[in-house]
Amino acid sequence: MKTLDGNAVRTQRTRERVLAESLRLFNERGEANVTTGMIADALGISPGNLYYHYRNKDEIVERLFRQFAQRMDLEPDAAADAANLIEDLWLYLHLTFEAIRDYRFLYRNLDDLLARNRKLKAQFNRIAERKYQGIVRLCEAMVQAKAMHANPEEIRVLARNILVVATYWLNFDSLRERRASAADGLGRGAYQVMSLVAPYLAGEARRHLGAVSRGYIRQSQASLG
Amino acid sequence: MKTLDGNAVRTQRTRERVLAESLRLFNERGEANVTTGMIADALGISPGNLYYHYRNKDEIVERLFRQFAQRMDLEPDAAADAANLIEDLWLYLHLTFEAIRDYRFLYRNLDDLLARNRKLKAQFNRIAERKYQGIVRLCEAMVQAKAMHANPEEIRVLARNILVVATYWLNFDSLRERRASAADGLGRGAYQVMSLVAPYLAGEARRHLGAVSRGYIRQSQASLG
DNA sequence: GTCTATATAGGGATAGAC
DNA sequence: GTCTATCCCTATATAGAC
Repeated sequence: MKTLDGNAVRTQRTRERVLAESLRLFNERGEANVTTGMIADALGISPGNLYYHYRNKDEIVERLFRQFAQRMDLEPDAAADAANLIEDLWLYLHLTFEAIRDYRFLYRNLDDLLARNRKLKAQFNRIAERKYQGIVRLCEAMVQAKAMHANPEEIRVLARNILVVATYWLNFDSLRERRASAADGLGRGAYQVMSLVAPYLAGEARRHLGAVSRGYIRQSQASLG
Repeated sequence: MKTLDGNAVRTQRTRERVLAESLRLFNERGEANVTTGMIADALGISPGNLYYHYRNKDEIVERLFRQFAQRMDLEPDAAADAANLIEDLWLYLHLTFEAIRDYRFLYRNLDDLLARNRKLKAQFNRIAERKYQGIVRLCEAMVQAKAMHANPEEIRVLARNILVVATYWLNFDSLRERRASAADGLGRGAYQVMSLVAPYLAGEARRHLGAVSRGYIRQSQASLG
């Protein structure tokens, strides 16, 4: 859009900078602890200017939530053979984890956030439901490929547990203040989740999973009390 | 203490009533959304009176946290035989769940709460660590009793997952707004957690667990998407 | 688009009478 | 112990000039 004038271009950039900086601060200190003034300060703009671009703080949160929802909106492939299925699951969980980490402020006050805003709540539940279905489908495909042994009820319960651990792992991890860890909550989270699946895998698939996740986790320390 | 005069007795009762009512309101609407004024109103006392009994709002939170910590401070027995071990685990998890439910407001904003107060954070981590150790010990006892097949690393990972699911299940459950469920998040939570253990149990122990948890869950609907 | 100045409101907490 | 009245601070949001 080279035809836009200078002001319009600046507007565009300021709008985006506000969003990016808000995300950074929200993640760092928690949404409730970040004032509009702090956001403006961090950007070197005035509070009034911020309110020119966004009606209110909630609108900023909603925009960020939309970005997050798009990041989360991905379907797992369902490969046909066992080996690829495991890597599909691994990749799927990994991408999900990254999205959660990048917008982790949403997860710190989920209840309050969703209680304040019915639209967000509905949308969040839609995302969770899709994740749940995606995991169930992957598991069913694995059963079909003889890579997994599990009956339908076991799959449902397993998928629910995967969802819970994936949703809250980073929260849980950040509570425990160990110096070394902060960096790679992601890798250990994926490891935790995969270990939920492991016991249901057939011998060969199980070994394959072990190889994938051990390779992944090796970079970081695997110790945790 | 029948020798106390009327005022002192009233004081005692008001102090406790403030605590009980705060807990109720915090659980219902979230700590951040409950003002000292609302607490006073609900009790039919003045705001000033409330501050006679408690220096500030944080002191109320800290007292409630102490109560919670005491509820959580229980050790699992380690029975010698397989059947009793499973019931021990079940009972242990059940009591833990109840404590979490009764003080669930603590879990809604855990990060913020613990970030604001280093003492609480340290104490919370101590509780979590004890829970973790308790679970590990129970699992080791089960392995010894031939009721469980798991190596030490598997036990550690399993215990971590149990802790995560137990900690966050009620949060997770309350996000999804289904009419029927609200009542028995507890039963379904225990069911979810036990299903983490199930795949590691030997055939007979596994059937025993199935019986225990199915019997427990039967009262409520087991359906959940 | 951006600024400065300010209105507004709410909630935590205190002073002092009873 | 309890009340009323009020202070003070912070944060959201707006008004109006540039």
